[in-house]
Amino acid sequence: MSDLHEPVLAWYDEHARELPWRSPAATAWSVMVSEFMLQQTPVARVLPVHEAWLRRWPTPGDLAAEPAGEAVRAWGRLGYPRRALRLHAAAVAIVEQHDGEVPPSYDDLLALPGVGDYTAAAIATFAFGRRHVVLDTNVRRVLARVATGVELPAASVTRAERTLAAELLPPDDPTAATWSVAVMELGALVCTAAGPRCGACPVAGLCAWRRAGHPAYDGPPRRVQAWAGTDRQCRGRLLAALRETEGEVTQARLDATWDDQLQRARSLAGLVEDGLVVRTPRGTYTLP
DNA sequence: TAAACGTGGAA
DNA sequence: TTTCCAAGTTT
Repeated sequence: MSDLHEPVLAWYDEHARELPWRSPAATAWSVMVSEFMLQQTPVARVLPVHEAWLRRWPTPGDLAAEPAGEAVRAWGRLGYPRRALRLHAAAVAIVEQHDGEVPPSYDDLLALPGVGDYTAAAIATFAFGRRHVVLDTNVRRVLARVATGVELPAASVTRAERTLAAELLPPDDPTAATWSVAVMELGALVCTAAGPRCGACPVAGLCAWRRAGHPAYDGPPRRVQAWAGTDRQCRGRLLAALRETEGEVTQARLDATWDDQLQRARSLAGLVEDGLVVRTPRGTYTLP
């Protein structure tokens, strides 16, 4: 399977996007911020927020010194605002436990709020050049197609997938790091979920899925997330009102964001429970 | 393990 | 217009 290395690495060398967090000058903190923002959010929407974030908070200490609410506000409309809260909490932990420096070890990274297996491996790999299996949705899809011959991977990472990815990882640290980002990029630009561009793929000739005639996905139905009318949409409306207001927001202002009183109250309580919103003694609401 | 958790652009 | 889905984590 190491037949894949040379063509994928060569393709990446020629086609990789220039992204701020891939710059040789990028700090580990810049990489970490990008990984948080890129969780379930497209690159195009992350770019401007990432730039503003790093300009305002060049180090973990700069962010940790401000209230968490400032992180939530600066997060803007990237979505999943609990990530902003967790990034702030991670910055605080880095100051308190790691002398203000993003730790290079996978285990230390994994212990930070909002950092799971993927993000820990990604930061250790892309910021510090360490050798880890980086399994994101792109890598999983590429390997499912090229090596396994199916259109899409299972709902969650399987043992077999992790073993395969580990076997494919080049032995030396720097090549392993480039390989991981290269496979991710291939999945993002060529071997996409909807319309794979096999004509532009450097390993089309080695692809098991292509060889099998591109059989359609044959697994259990992939559940689509409902949106309209959900608590998530309601929470989004409420938090948007908080973000766009400096200081306290009245109950009346929040009431205007959503018709269903019961759902509105439940969603607001959830935001308070999550720490994204604080209720003041006056009955108004603010960011934390 | 499955469900909850935002948002907006592309097909 | 509706559906899909984008560098996941947490509980």
